[in-house]
Amino acid sequence: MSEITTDFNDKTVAYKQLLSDFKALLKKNNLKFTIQREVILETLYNSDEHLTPESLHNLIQEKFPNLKTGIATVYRTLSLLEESDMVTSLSFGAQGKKYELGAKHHHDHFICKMCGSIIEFVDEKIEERQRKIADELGFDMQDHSMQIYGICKECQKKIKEK
Amino acid sequence: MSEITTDFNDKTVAYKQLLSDFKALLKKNNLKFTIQREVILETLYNSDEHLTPESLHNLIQEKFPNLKTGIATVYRTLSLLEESDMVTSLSFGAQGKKYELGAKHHHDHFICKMCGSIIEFVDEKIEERQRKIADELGFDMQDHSMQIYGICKECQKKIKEK
DNA sequence: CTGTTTGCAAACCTTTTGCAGAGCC
DNA sequence: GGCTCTGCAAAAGGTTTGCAAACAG
Repeated sequence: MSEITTDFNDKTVAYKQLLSDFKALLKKNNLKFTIQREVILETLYNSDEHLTPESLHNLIQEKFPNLKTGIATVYRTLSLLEESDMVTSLSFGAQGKKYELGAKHHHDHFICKMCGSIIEFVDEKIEERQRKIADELGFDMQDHSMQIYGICKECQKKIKEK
Repeated sequence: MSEITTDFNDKTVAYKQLLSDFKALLKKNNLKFTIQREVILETLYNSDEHLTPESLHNLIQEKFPNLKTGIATVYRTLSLLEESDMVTSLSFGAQGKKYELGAKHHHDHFICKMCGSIIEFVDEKIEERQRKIADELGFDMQDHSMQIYGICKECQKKIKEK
């Protein structure tokens, strides 16, 4: 427990930082630090995926069955976190938003139409260009989502082999 | 009415093409061509904006007050058009999708998280960069979709005024 | 004619809100 | 102790569905 370079401890350190940011935010706005708010932050932190309010609520009910956390509290806390820029949300399909901790890096996606595989990538030149365009339009850019659809290398081979 | 280079006639020609594509699609699937379906296609065509089902429905009621078009029909037709790739949709805020005709030129989107407004843009440098990255990964790029989320100029003003 | 489509209204689902009691500071 | 926060349930959106009558082919 003395190594500070392990993943475990990195994660712990990062989470402690996040939690203390959260507490500071609450204090600043005269809001109270409750077990529900902590559990929501922690569950978001421990998930690698974008979560819907519902899936987040389910996760919490699984992990903390004793604590009866209401879905309304999940919504209220997510709104609070989003307003404070601690989480970002993306709108997806027919209905619903998905949330993730804002601290995480964003990335773009290649999606293969044949096999459905997703390749993540980040291109600094595109990012830079996006910032520039947003700037020119006076748009305060917070997040972005980019998907490129096509056929991946492996599937192209499969097609040729036929 | 003989010039074929005016906007009006270009638009007419393009719309006729669209309409005949739509009719072909319907016929192919043993579906019927109804006045409601035509009115929905036409109204989408004549609008420059991304429309929610509700705003599309309102537009139709304004323009064709005699025809009592139900909101359910708007939803049903939009789903049909989307499945057939004649329109594309974008999800924006907490709830709701916005639709536009797919036939229009390719573009990317800024989406304001506060007011839901959508600003279209195209940046050749980004397009070029996408092609290059796809190439490096051996990915056969066919299509892409990009959304940048944030706060638009107008909503930033509103925030400051508070 | 026959089977599809429509408008209406009810049903659905996700998100928000009002309220009385519980909990933080 | 005062004020906020919570769970619950009801309300409020937006979207979908069931059905009888209208309509296209």
